[in-house]
Amino acid sequence: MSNYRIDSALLCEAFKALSNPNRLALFNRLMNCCAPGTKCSPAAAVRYCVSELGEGLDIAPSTLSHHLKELNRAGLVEMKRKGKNVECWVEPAKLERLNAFFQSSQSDIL
Amino acid sequence: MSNYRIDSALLCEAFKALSNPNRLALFNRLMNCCAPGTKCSPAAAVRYCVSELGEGLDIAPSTLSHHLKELNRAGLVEMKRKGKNVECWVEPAKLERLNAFFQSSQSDIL
DNA sequence: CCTATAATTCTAAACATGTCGAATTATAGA
DNA sequence: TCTATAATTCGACATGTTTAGAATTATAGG
Repeated sequence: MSNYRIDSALLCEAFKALSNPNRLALFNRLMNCCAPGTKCSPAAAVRYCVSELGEGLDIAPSTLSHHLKELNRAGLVEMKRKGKNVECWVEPAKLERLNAFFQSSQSDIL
Repeated sequence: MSNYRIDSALLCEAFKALSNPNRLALFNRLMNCCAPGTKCSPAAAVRYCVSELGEGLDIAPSTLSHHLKELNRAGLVEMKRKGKNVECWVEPAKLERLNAFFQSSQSDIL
């Protein structure tokens, strides 16, 4: 309970990041990067570069960049430059933390 | 996949509703209404009325009412008038649907 | 019917967000 | 070094959100 404020603020930021349709679509694309039945692992996960992630979303590159920055700032998406591209991926641990919030109604995550 | 748009829109609305610190606090208070180790059930769940939920949040009654309306609109919180009060509670099924999003990275919820 | 309490609606103001286009930076390769 | 591609930053604008206060509705009880 000592970290009430911190955790609730972090959770809130995560939800805010996912509250936009375009960002939710981006995040979902990254979540679904693994083969069925397996969990994403940083080493094995398929990674998308920024422009690949934006395909079919019909938003300007600057908007795409902005949204990925928000997802990254919220701690939901990792990013790293690799040559001309910037690779994006989701750390499995992040999913588990969000999962925990809804899973246990008596959790003291907040 | 046929309900791609519908489901993603609903999810997005849920996240938007939880993206505000006050609403997240309200929702959390309702989630934590059950005894440890048990899941909320509509019949057994402790219900809070609007003013009880707002205690300690330091927001005006009109603001409180607005936020609960948003949570209700997003499908996260149920409300029903009982005398002078309006009772609020969380349906367990809603928690499970949100849970499912983060749980299975290969889900086709979107 | 009158009053007190609980909650909502309405209005308005301050603030935040989503979006694009133009300019800029980063990198690889000729 | 020059060019092409990928991505980001900046500036601006339209739209949406948060919030409080005043007015209004709903209900219970005398």
